[in-house]
Amino acid sequence: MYRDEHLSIEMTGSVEIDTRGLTLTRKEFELLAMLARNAGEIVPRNVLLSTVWGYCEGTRTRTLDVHIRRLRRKMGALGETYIQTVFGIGYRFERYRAPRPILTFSPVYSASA
Amino acid sequence: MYRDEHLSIEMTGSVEIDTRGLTLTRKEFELLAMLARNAGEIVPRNVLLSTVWGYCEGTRTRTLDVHIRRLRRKMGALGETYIQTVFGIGYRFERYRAPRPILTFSPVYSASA
DNA sequence: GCGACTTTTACAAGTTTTTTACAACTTGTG
DNA sequence: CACAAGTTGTAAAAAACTTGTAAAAGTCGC
Repeated sequence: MYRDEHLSIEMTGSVEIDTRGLTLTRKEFELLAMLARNAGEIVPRNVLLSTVWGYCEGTRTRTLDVHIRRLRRKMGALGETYIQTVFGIGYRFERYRAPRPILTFSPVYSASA
Repeated sequence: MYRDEHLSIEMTGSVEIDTRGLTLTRKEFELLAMLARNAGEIVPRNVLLSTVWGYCEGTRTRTLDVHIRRLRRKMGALGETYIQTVFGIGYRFERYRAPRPILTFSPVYSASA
């Protein structure tokens, strides 16, 4: 369902990060799945609350925040990287991007390429 | 049908654990068989209740739990090892894994291998 | 009816989810 | 910049839910 260098999320509910299996609860998994399905896009709070929780618009609750926190924590060092908060709107799952080496010269292509 | 170092489950209904024969009732056997057929996978409660019992979705009953318990008990020390509960979802039959010795050296392969 | 098996009941124990309360942060305005 | 208003982070308590367990009650075939 989602897979990159560090993280894999299976539809079956199993999640691995850096070969370490995460044990997520149902809600935690559904939340992560919802975000990952929309990787790169902002998912507004009210959308998460309605799809994952079935809450209707305008329900005042901190449940979402608490679940986000627990997800991030279980994901360890990469938690904040994968799950970004978009102030005043919602959250966004960001795909892992391998850090590029910083080029001090403009790249030169070898003849073999 | 299933066989490992400690446990064997025959389609005929006979089950042995560490050379000791278990006498399971029909429901107990069907439940174990259903789990073992899906070894390594989570089998949700409602799937077990519908395939083994023929109950339709949403039936509230503790029968499954009681049968799981009796199975585990009859299996003795390995009961909890083989039959794992996945909270909020169902149960999973886990294959026996021989404990690996901890390597203090990196393994060296002999010429005979 | 008896015996073996299955299901229900009732409560204990364990796990997850939600709420609460407050701290920390972001944003807009003068 | 300082402030206020609103939003999110966090820890811990409370509530809700799920599973474990023992024992009683129910079912079925002989």
